[in-house]
Amino acid sequence: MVFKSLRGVEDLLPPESEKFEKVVKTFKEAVEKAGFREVILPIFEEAGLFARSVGETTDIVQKEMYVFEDKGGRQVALRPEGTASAVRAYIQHGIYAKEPFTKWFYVGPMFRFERPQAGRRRQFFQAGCEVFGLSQPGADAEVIGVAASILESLSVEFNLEVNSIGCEKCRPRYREALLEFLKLRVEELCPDCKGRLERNPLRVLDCKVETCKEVVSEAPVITDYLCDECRVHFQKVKEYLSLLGVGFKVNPRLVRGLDYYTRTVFEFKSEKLGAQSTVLAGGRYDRLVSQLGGPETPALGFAMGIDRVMLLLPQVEEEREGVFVVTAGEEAYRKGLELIAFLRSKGIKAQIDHRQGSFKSQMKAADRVRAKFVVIIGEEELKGDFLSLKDLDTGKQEKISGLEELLARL
RNA sequence: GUGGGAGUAGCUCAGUUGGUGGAGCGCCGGGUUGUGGCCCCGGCGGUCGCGGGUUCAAGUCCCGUCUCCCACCCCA
Repeated sequence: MVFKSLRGVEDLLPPESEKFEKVVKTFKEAVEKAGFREVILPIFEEAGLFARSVGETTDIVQKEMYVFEDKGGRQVALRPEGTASAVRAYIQHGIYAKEPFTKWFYVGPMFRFERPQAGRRRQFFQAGCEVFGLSQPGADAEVIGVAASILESLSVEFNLEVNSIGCEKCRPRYREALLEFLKLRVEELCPDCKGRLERNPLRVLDCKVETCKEVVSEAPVITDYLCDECRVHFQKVKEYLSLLGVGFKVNPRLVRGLDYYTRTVFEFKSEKLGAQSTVLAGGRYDRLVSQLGGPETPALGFAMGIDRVMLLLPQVEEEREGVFVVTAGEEAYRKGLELIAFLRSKGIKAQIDHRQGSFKSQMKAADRVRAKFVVIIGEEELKGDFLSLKDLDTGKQEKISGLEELLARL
């Protein structure tokens, strides 16, 4: 019996693992500069937390969540996203009473039971940010700006779309208007959308079926239905974004799949990703903290799909680095062992070939691990009390008298 | 959950009407008594995804199943 990783669950081996770390590192540097601090949150939670925050009727909760009963009889879920846990932690630890506003970030695996596809795995990785306690439009613009800076640092090209989906005051009005419009043209909608009409008519705006798109293109848009406060808020967000030099497009048909969003929503998309084109997305969720039992607290955030970003990173050729020690015979090998320990203590990457094969095979190994230099210790070197140093880029080789000189040459 | 395509060496793939499974790359060794990349030669390496069926005989035909890829759906 040979074991394989489960469907949609992948190992990240070098160099993919290094790509992963690069994305995480870039993300952290960008958000830490903006004052975000890391929270390390549990990978599983009480299942009810996600039902209440993400939405009872969403596919994530109804079909895609890994739910199981633990040995204490609790209904437990592997987290399908990060915001619910962050909000839970924010409330649980009374953070609202300790800080005027809070900026958190998190990185880690998420789980959804879906059919695997390009850019979609059952275990996938997100890096996300959350801001609590700020209702001002400047916060929206800043968060979107931070998100843009992450992708820019990674040289990932994107299109940014923003929209406002209003608040609980104005959204119902729009919902009514949309519903009224769609009902007149029900027979033109796809079967899926006919179902959405009942559950969540806003999602019809998202449909990819051509006939639905045509209907939607004539449908009323939410931006015409915003209440005064939401309209002013959205206007300010757009102004500040321009001020910050963040390029964006207003997409009045942009909606989000999670129930907790209010007002500002945004999506960073790439054209190079196939069907799963969203690389980073988020929005404001002013009602969520109170919905989960905390005090009225405005909040917003976003999550980035690390796996999807990785697909967009340009391939870079590995540069040669460090030293590879080639030896002949036991005595030379012993000197080699001492040498790599010495070099490492000086902060230099150093390796040796323990197999003690031919010079040729050791040289091959040095090339294979992309070493920059080879230090040769053989009979001649032992006899003459020197080291040979070969530069694998230039192919030039020279005699080195001692460790001091070696360090100076590296 | 639905639909299409695909599983043969570590990787990428070829394999004729069913008749003892190949190449390239990689790895190891040699050509070079102590020198990588290029070239030449040799070697290691296979339950042909798994299970069943048809057949004298199955990588090849049939059924089932698992996995991968792509799309729907969903979403970061």
